[in-house]
Amino acid sequence: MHKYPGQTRLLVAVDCIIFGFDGDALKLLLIKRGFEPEKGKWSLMGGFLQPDESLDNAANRILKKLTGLEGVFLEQLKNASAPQRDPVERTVSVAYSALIDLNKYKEQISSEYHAEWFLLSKKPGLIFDHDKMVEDAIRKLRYNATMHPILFELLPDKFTLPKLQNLYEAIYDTQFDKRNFNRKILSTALLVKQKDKDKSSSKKGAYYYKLDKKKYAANFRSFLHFIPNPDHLLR
Amino acid sequence: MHKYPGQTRLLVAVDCIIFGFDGDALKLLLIKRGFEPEKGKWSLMGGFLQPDESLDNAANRILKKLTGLEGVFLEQLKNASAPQRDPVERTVSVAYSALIDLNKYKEQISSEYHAEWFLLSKKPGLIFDHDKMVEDAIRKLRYNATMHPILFELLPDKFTLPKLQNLYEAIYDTQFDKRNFNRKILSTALLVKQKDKDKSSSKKGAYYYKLDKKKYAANFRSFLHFIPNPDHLLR
DNA sequence: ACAAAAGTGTTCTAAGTACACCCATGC
DNA sequence: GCATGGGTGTACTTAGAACACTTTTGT
Repeated sequence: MHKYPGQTRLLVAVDCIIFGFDGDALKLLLIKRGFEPEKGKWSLMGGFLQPDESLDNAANRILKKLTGLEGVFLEQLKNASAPQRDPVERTVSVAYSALIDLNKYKEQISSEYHAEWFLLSKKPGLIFDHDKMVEDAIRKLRYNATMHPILFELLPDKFTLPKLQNLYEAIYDTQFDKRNFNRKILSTALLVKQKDKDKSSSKKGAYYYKLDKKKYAANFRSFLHFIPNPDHLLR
Repeated sequence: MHKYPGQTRLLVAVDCIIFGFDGDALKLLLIKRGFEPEKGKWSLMGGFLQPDESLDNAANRILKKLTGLEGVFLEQLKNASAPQRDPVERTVSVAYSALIDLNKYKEQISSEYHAEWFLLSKKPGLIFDHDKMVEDAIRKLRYNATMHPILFELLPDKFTLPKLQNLYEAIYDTQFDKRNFNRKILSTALLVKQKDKDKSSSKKGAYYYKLDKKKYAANFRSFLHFIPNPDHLLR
């Protein structure tokens, strides 16, 4: 089995950073670590790479096992590889991030699994270097969302333009002009207006929209520039 | 040492994809693999992650050991992790890419080290999944270069606008209007015009420019859009 | 004198931004 | 009838794209 002589083998872990949106604020899914060290502290959902799987497979397996989720937007981020990052044993961790519509899975996740949603603004301190991994993931999410329509992953099938605007404002921690926002969004021709309205947050009600799934899949990589200078977000 | 019981340890490798530009065409640095299997075949510059180093450290160490290069633009790309990608033993490889001014290091590299430059268009087939890793790296390079002034890493200290345009045209395999190109480039205020000219490729001669190093470092993340729709490049 | 590459300016179009009022409804 | 959030249009500014002629100089 060990055919390259004189080399060190080590553990490869996958840690999943899962963002959820409930219509108002951005949240993060965390679990209480079930084994030593740091047992009982909050942690990202993680696991070790198995002999017969790729990293993508491992990320999907771990996400499913710990949350029941399948088929979500899952992106490989940078690796965490400082030699002492796991005090127990040398482990290189590969970060993945996922985006989900929180309402869709809220009960399922919190009842069947020992995971909890935290407001990003009220996130507890995490084990090892997980805090930094989350920071990086947020930065990457913001960056990606400037150029790609990924944020729709965080909304229900039917949503209103004000809700969508809330989401963008939550992610960028800023305010947009609704006229310009609506015009930009609709100019993508990615949304289909519905006949019915959501009256839960106003008397007048706001029209529901649905994603045009075909166009969404096809145009995923040609979106628009929501944020004038996306670059400051990466540093 | 093995304190997480029941888990598989494996090798973590770093492979470096090194791009060079000689003023005309984009090249790739390869070495002949020195050990079995696939000994004697062309390969990326790689090595295994050592116990006491991070991945970034390993990439820099390997690059220096195999080429003598230090302090170049080195970016972590995605991992290659298919279970059978290395037929000898399970290995996860982390790809890094670097950009260098080929003329600056040409002799050093090819004499002291057993590495060779290949025109990208005439690259031989590589071992394992290295061909795919190179493809991904090119795609990422093109994408990054649409928004960041990274391509200056590929040019000498003094260069002319036509040479810079050649570089962009080589990377995107396309043609630009020189009026628009010059205007765009100069509008960044990142270049400082020199008094002397390069007469090697015309009678009239083209003015040299130098990078304003301070502005380059500061403005690295606010560049311009050279390529109308950068997104098709990622897939 | 001419070939070969360098350099330069204007017009048009598209996208972003700023900005203010009317609409529909539940209370 | 009024308070609340939803919806819409216009003028301005900026950036990109298309496009052709003049300049320099070695031969």
